[in-house]
Amino acid sequence: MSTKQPDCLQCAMREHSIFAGLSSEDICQLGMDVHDIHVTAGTTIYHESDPAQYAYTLRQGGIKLVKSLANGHAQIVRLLHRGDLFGFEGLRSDQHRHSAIALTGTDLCRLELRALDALSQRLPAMREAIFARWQQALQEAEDRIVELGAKKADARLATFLCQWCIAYRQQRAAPFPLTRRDLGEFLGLSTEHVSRIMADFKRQGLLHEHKGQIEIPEPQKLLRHACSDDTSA
Amino acid sequence: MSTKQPDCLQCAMREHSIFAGLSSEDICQLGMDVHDIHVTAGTTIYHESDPAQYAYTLRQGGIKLVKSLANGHAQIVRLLHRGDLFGFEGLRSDQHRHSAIALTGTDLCRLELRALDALSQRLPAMREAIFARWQQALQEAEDRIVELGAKKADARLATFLCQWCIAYRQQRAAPFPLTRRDLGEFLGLSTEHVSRIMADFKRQGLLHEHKGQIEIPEPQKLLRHACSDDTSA
DNA sequence: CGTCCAATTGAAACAAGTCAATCTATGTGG
DNA sequence: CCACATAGATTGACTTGTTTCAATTGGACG
Repeated sequence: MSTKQPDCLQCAMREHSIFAGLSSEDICQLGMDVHDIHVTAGTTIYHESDPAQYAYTLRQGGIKLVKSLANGHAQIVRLLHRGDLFGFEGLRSDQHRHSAIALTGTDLCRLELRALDALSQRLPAMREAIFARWQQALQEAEDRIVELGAKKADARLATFLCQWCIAYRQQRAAPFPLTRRDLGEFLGLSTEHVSRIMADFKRQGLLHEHKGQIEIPEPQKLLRHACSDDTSA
Repeated sequence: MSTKQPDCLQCAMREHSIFAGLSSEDICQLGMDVHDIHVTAGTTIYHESDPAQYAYTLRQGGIKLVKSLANGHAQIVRLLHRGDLFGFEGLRSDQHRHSAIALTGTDLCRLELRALDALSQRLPAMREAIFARWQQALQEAEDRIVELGAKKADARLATFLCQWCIAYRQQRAAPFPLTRRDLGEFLGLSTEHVSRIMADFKRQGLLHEHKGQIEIPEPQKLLRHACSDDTSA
């Protein structure tokens, strides 16, 4: 893990972060220790039930938030993309509620929770920004509940892959650092089952995969294939 | 649906609500139209994708928040207990994100979202209270993701029943207005499967049920029974 | 007493998980 | 450059978990 002092004013992320809308003076007077951090794939940034000291903004790379069960199963609670804020459950609780693990080499911006809390009291724009992310996380979590509770494996996988690609829609092929096991832990499936369904999709030309990238030629087709509960009477 | 003007100062819920910590003067100057509402079992309080106008505090009774899928399945996203605030996703979005349906006869306190938003700007205590509920909802949602993604039917049901009873721990037997179908829609299972597992639990004396009440003599035993993935080598 | 709806049960079909073997690609050290 | 070790992906055969469909039971209520 490497660390350095950043120049927040020049940050490319700035207008997509919780600091969006703050003036340059505000930024200069943050009075918070901010660190740029780089970690390699597989690094655990913090552990479930670690005392929470920092929140992070993901500047580049991929992160999974994981909860582990007594029975040996792990569940990925959330997957993070460029620009996402995480670890902020520490604003309300003393401990982190999941482990954060890098899927790829990753650039992070580390923020002190205590300072973040104080700032959000002082700067309404920041408070709103944090609130908005909290709310977005809830919405996504509720959508996941529906996916996990009401859909079958192939439909879950299809909608997930389509959403993933939408998040990278500017590119023809989306970077895809997830292993079959990651997919399984995210979707509540065994790695073998994920592998079989992926292989099916590929055989049917609904999906292509090379060297850590995927491409879905016709998302609608993939969704139709997997989600139709064929009540086509 | 019946409605009346309440006396908020006398409200038994007050110190458990988002108005906790406000002075009597604050309460008198809320400047918000508050209505006490009573609805009967089965009433839909609002529909998914209805324009959001109100949030509600549940004073008495039970509510389910439901999302419906194209394939005909419904998923209960959250179950609400006495004191819970709901409908507040309308603070951030124009529409409700789920339908709210009464499980029993229910007393509600209806709050105007616009006014609530304005008040939370003015009164830090209230802002914090709303924030806290949002955060609690996220935590619960993430726990549900783990349940749905990583556990089998009997374990899901067992942990749910135990948590339900803990919420009513003062009483020997907890009120239980959920049908087998409700349980299925909450846990992502068919009603028949729920019925079978419940019957099993009852046959083994892990669970008793009479007239809309349930009792779990030894919660640990029930959990042990259902959650042990018997890696007991 | 008959009606209605929820709960239960059984049998069969289907979905998903497990275990074990093989097949890759990739990287390592000789 | 090759032989080998490693980790992920794939596949097959089998087992277990869950749903579906259909029939039956049971209770609440007019």
